Amino acid sequence: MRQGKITSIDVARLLGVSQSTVSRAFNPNASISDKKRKLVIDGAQKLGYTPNAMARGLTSKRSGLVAIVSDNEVNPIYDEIIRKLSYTIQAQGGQPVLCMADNNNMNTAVNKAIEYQVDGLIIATSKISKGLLEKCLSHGIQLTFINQYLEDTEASSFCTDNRLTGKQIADYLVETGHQRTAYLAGNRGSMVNEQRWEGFRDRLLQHGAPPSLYIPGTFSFQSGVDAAATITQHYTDIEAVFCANDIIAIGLLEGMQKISKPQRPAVIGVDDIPMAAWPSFQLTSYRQPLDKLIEEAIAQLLNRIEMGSKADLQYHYYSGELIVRDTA
Amino acid sequence: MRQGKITSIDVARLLGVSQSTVSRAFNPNASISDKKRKLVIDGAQKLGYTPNAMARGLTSKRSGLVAIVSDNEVNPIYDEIIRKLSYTIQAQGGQPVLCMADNNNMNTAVNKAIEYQVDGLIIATSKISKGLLEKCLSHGIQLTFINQYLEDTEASSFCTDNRLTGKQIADYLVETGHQRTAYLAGNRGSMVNEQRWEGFRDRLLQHGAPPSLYIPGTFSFQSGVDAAATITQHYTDIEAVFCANDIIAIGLLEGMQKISKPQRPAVIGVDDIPMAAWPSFQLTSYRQPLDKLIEEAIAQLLNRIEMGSKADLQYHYYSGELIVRDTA
DNA sequence: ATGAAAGCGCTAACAG
DNA sequence: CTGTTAGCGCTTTCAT
Repeated sequence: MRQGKITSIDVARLLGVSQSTVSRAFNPNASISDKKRKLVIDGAQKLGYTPNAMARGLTSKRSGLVAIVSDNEVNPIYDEIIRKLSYTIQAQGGQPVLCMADNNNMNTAVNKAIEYQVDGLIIATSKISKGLLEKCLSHGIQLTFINQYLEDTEASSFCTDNRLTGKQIADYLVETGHQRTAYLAGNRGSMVNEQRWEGFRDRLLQHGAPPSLYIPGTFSFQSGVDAAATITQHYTDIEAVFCANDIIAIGLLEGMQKISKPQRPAVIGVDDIPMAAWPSFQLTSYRQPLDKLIEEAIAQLLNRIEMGSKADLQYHYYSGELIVRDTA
Repeated sequence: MRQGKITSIDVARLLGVSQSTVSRAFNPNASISDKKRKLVIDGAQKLGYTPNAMARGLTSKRSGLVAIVSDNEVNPIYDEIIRKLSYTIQAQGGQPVLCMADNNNMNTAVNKAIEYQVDGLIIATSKISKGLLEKCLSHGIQLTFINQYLEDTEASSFCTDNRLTGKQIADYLVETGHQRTAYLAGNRGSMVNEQRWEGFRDRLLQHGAPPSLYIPGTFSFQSGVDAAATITQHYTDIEAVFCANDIIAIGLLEGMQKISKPQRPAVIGVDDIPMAAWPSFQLTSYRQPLDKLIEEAIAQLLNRIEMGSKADLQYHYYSGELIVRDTA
């Protein structure tokens, strides 16, 4: 049954100390003797006292909440990012809050987060407007992008180096003797898509390879399947296809099932989702260093929150590694 | 730049009304004239005022926060559940908070949620102890399980009817002429696993079919792969395999690639994850009515929170449907 | 190092 | 319907 909530006053009364002393006992860098702190912590334990984070937030101007902003697109790598973000925020002492929205309700979702006085926003979607971000900033909320960035926004950005990714894949394909290549694109305009393409295209030119073919598409399985038809019908001379991510790549592989393996072009994806390693696909894929990237992104964000320091308006780049399997 | 926060007092002063009037304007069921409400809302808009949810929570004894408790296991269906939960909580006016933990830090994670005065816990993991749940209850937190339940806990449970699932699959297999069957199990002791097995086993007996073979395993891809070896080596007479979920089923299919299709047993999974529909698998799978289940679970939870009513200590069962593809 | 006192921004009686 | 008055449970000066 709902017990009449136990407050710091109850603990104080029990121990014959002031309420402030109880408060201090729970605050790591408050000046209080070790002896008193132990006394209070023990007493609190006995009463089943838990500090009230809302009250703390109200006075301290720091909620400890960090919002994870994501969209509703289905992609295993997004889920992995959310998982890791959440886990890391918790591990580093923050409390993750979720803003899962599409274009329509992103405003509502983020405004709600503002109401809850979140200290920081960690943005893992491109579906958020500059205006909304400005509003967050005006409320003193710290901003960090993951694999994203909106220019001239007071934020930090932690990204896989997508241009480098494209370059490394170009290098690999050239080294392994491929000349005529295609890039199977994700959504036009998304930073990830453009940069992977640019790195890939430019490096191939540097190598003196023929210009790569840009095949428009979206970040979806179906887009890969569709491209399979396009390629087999119109571009039979393509020797290798770099796909903007693994979901597209697997769609492509699935679409090319009728073609005998030796006839198929080489295929490379990005993200190294679990399915890439499944026997049916054995997809060669570029793996992002997600653990490191996310750990450092969160550490920096929480540090900025604590210090009240400004974001650096910079990209923090991370390079991954190519996991070579059967498809290339 | 961080603007000195605008409070309801600022709005009140601007408009020459009382602070309570401002408060009421933002509270849907407060008695205030439409005229005043509009006045206030407009004024607030002009100043860029946003109500402070922490302060509201402190006085109203209702935070509006709902914690989603999940574990760290990788399974697309879990991600889908988290997504849908989050989306639905937001849509129905709550703010989702995340407790993503494994056995080790579940306590920390949930205690943190308690500090934040979450109104409800929505539990989508079996890795939570009775003791911890009791603590939540003692803090007046409402509990709802998804596809789970701990007996004698003051909570509600919204589940796919797993016994029925097993039965329906038994029916289907018998109807389609299969006699010798196996059940490829998930983690022993998990409610989902046991119930699917019980329903399947019992119904087969009712049909007069030979007893089904229980093959132990876990809810993992590898478990399916391993079982493929077991089956092909020791149980070549098995005509159909019911897998505790799709991940296992796909692992099984992958493990059986060497066997020609006509030689393979029929395979059925549960969850209908996106990969089940991929051309390489075309896995027949039982789809849970997740949208409905989650929508009603959240509606009921938020209603209990609002009404302060008790949980019903009941299972709310939902039946799904078999999506027939190539494997059975 | 500790206590007393003053709020944080809001909701909830209580009057009128 | 609206204004006035108390707090909610904590952190933070300010004294001591």
